[in-house]
Amino acid sequence: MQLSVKKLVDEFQHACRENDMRITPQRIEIFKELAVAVDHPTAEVLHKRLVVKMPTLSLDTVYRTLGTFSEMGFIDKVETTESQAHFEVSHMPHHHLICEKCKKIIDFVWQQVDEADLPDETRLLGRFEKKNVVVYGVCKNCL
Amino acid sequence: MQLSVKKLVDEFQHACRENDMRITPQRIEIFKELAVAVDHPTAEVLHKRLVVKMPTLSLDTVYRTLGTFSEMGFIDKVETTESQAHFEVSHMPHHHLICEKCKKIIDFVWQQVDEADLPDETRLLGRFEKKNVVVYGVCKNCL
DNA sequence: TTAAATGCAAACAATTTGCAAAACC
DNA sequence: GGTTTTGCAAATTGTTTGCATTTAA
Repeated sequence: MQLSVKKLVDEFQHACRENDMRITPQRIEIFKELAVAVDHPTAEVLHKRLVVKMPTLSLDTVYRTLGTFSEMGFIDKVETTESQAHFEVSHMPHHHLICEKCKKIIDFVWQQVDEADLPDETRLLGRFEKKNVVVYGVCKNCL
Repeated sequence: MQLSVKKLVDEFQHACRENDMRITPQRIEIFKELAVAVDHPTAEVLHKRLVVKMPTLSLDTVYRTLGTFSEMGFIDKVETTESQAHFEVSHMPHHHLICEKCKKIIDFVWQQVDEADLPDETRLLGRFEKKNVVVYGVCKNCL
């Protein structure tokens, strides 16, 4: 786990250099915190976790940084019906279970869907590729 | 088309009575407007369309009403990564294509996924049922 | 040294809420 | 008539922006 985060951070720094993006302590910490997060935190939640270690970090830097990371494709916004955005570090294709009670977002993989072709009719509508499944229900803690 | 909207409105009124919800002109108009909408309007867009016919309708009534309808299960929020919520009248299971350029949301049906079982591992995580697929890409107008 | 990133404060956007008046049943 | 819903205004919440200062390269 430790190792894989280190690897992710290395990749991240490398990608920063490639994109002429400066590597700042704030960016590293924000990326790391999101990389180790098992939930799918909001900007505010991330900020709360980070100020403990980095007291001067401002919430707007978190927002700005998440926006930048997202544009770079290094993190993803999770699709929900909430107004607050949730984020995660991009990794292998996966999907989300959302508990309707506690709003927890849980990752799962579903190769069957990843490998399936979209219905033919959708070809006429444009070029669509990135499939994300959101499944609503109740998590085991809330059952 | 006309007929099916009328039918939906009838069902809606019936459901209002069943749920001890008062049938007000605002509620009927909001429901009707959403029922005929081919896009997936936000509260503000709906309000703009409605004030033409109902000049006294306030935006907060639209928000409140959409919230109530949503709780009743008569309409759904569409899952997106945007901050603004998009709505649609609930009908047969379907999924969404989202154009990354113009943000248009397009419905499509995908029985293969509707009928597929979730991966076994998800059973341990809770009880999840309502599958919604969101596919990102570029619509034909933006290609 | 110089352009980009940060922090602060203020602006903005989306949504919610308290309350008195109006409307439904 | 009693209770819910509305419209208004104001408050909240989530997010973005302008600008002077700091910092990475």
